[in-house]
Amino acid sequence: MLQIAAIREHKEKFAEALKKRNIDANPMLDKALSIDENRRNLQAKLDETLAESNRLSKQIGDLFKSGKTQEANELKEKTGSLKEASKVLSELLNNAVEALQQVLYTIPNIPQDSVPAGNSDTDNEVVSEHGDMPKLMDNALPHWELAKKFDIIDFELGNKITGAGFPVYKSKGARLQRALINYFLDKNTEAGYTEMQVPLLVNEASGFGTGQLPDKEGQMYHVGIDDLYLIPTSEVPITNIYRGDLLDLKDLPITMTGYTPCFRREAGSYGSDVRGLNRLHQFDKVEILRIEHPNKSDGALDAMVVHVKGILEELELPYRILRLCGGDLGFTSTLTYDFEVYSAAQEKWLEVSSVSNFKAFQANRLKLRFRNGENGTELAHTLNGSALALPRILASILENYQVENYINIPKALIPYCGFERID
RNA sequence: GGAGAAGUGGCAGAGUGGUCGAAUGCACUGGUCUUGAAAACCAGCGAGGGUCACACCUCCAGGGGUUCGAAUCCCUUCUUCUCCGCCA
Repeated sequence: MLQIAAIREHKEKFAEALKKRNIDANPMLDKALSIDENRRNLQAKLDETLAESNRLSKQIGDLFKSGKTQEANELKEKTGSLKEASKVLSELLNNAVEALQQVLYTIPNIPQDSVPAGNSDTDNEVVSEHGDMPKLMDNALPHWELAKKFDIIDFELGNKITGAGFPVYKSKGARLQRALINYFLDKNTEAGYTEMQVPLLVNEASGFGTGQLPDKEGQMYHVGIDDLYLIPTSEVPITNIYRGDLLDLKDLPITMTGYTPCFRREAGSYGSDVRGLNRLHQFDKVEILRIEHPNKSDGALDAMVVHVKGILEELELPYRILRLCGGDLGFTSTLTYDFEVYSAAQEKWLEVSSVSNFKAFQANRLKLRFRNGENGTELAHTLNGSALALPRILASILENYQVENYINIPKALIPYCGFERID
């Protein structure tokens, strides 16, 4: 959520930047500003009446204490109209605050200068490509067939137990998955991220805090009886650890990592996008998160990109880095780099990480602030990224590392797997 | 799930109808002292709204109510603790 004070100051600049998202933000911004003006007027009026009634109450107290009951009772009569007025005003004020909130919820974050304009993922800017394309044998198989051939992932079993998009990992497939989780967590903690284990169900306040609600309500599984949501990413519970907190300057930066399964309804997805492991309703992901001083968040984003690169290079997977265009940029982000690995048998680039700087957008919703060491408090900046999402890494390992009768395990993972090949 | 108790500032902990945004201690910040540090002493020290700045308003778990006036009384939700039950 943007800060209304910032909109007051930079309206033109914001509207200009939001064009990159292909939206004309002027109507929304104007609406927010006019509601805000009204809000402040109402606040001033309400304050006045409350001040007056506070004065009267104090007088009445004094009069009672000095035994002037008669006069006190006379004053009491006067308070009735003030009470009435403040009731009306505070109702109007609440409405205004609510209305402002509603408008602000609909305005996405401001893209940074470096974000290219564009409509869709085809307009994303390829920043760099790394690694060599694997040369597969002629009869190379896509990962869903490899999974069947070596009996390591069973999609039908998942259908039986739950439904499409909930695969069952078996034997070496399960072990490889667990190896990846441990490997990622180790890489992240070595880089200074503190490991967290968090709940997989979150309440509404947490969903609002990180911005999944109200924008993406339909994308989350909702447990109605207890009014809880299954997390679509560990970003939600991990970031919400600090919801409402006021940190000291010296607490920053805060860096965390966590492994969780993630649950996404993925309504509206279809075709080859959802084939095999490409898009699932439940998948594993290891996430890294940072809470940063506003001056440091740009550098932090770069550091996260370098970190993720390091992991992909150690896994020896060909990958490329994209800078998302305005049209593809997430609602809450100011700048996002996507990492895609090449999955050689299906000849597809698969997104395995998305690293974003949210600046103060989430923090404003979260009320996540720090004492800036000068005159007061300031919203912190939040960032997060995948390091990494499991299924597509798994898919590309299976496909890229396949040879005639077995699949090799990347060197870095052998100690974690306890075997060198899947056969 | 049942029965009790409790939720106050970063933490601990006073405060049961007006003088309480809230004692005190710790922590923190600045200063004195010291070669330096510690200790001691002095001063400051919650947040949000609002204002050029003041004034002023709001906040004592969340929501609602009683009252001229609520941290304090009532209702309700949530959370924590103790005991009982159930249980990985």
